[in-house]
Amino acid sequence: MNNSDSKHSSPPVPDKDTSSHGLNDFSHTLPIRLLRARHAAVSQFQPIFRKYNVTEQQWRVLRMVTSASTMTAGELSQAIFISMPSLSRIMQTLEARNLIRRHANKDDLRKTMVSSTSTAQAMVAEAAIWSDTRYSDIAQWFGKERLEHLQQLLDELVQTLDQHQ
Amino acid sequence: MNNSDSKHSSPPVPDKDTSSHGLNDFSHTLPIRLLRARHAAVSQFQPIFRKYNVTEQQWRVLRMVTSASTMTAGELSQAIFISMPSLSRIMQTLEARNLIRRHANKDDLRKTMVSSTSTAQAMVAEAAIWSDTRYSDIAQWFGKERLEHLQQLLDELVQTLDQHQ
DNA sequence: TGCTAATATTTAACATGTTAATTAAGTTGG
DNA sequence: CCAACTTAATTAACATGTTAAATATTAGCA
Repeated sequence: MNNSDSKHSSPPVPDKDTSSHGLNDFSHTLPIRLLRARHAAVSQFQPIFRKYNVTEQQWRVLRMVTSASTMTAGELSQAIFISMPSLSRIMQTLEARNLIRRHANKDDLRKTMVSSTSTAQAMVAEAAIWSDTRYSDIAQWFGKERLEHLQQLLDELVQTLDQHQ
Repeated sequence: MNNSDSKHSSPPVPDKDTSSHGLNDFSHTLPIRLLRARHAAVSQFQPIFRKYNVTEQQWRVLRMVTSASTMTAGELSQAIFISMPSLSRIMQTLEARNLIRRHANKDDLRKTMVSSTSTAQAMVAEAAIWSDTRYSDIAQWFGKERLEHLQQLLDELVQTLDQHQ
């Protein structure tokens, strides 16, 4: 199996992409483009994650919970687009680090209310300045109009794809 | 710290987002939007993954390797945006399932050449029809022009962010 | 009331993402 | 020729993504 094919050695074969609508170049599909873009965007805020020794996902939790003061785990999950199983684990580590608190909802014991501690609030408040500046930078580099347009297109794409699901 | 604020109890506090440039609503940040969009896009191709019992990432590998006939692991990693450590593990499982082959590059023994087996080629060929149709569907639903514009904006965003890194 | 179905969250198992360390092979300059 | 540096790939350790199953609680209804 190792040498059976080694004879017809046509030169390294450049690329046999044959798609007709120009959307399908592999390495340039829509999902990969979105992945690259997200990676580039997130990496802009890497200094915050390093500074506070949190992951991007942990930071999403902290920001959201701090900005909403208190919410159920389910609401949090939907808001920051982290699945309940992942969120469950993340909350464990954040609670162990005293950055969030969890307690049952008295009206419905199935629900868990999540809130941020003062430590987390201080972290988020401090980072918010830096983060806002970064967002402004991005808007300036890329063009505020263009950035808003891009975000609108993204929302509309989600809407379109969800409809046809 | 738990009850010090509980007195000015404005009703459940809707949202205290105070950003000025409208980009920063939490749960609607650029990274989360990109994440949602990617999720929606990828889920359109879920039937393929289920049919062949592969993950999205494994499918990226198979499509890319099949379309390029052979390439180094490093090239593959860059093309489909999967880190070398992840790719290394993915290739192990795909090789165990006889969907890819790996062998050392004679000119540089550090490099690993990756190629797809005829089994994988058959899978990809069969799925390509379905996949192309899906892409066409998306282009039609969303608008071909608009979709191409979106993809261009994504590429430009990456370029802009990389420059200012 | 009591049984069944639906909800909210957690746990389990496995695949991938991420950073750092390791291994092996090539490159360079003395 | 060889020690020091660089590159390509893998391994290790831990966090997250994903699907399915388990748990606990509530809602619906005969």
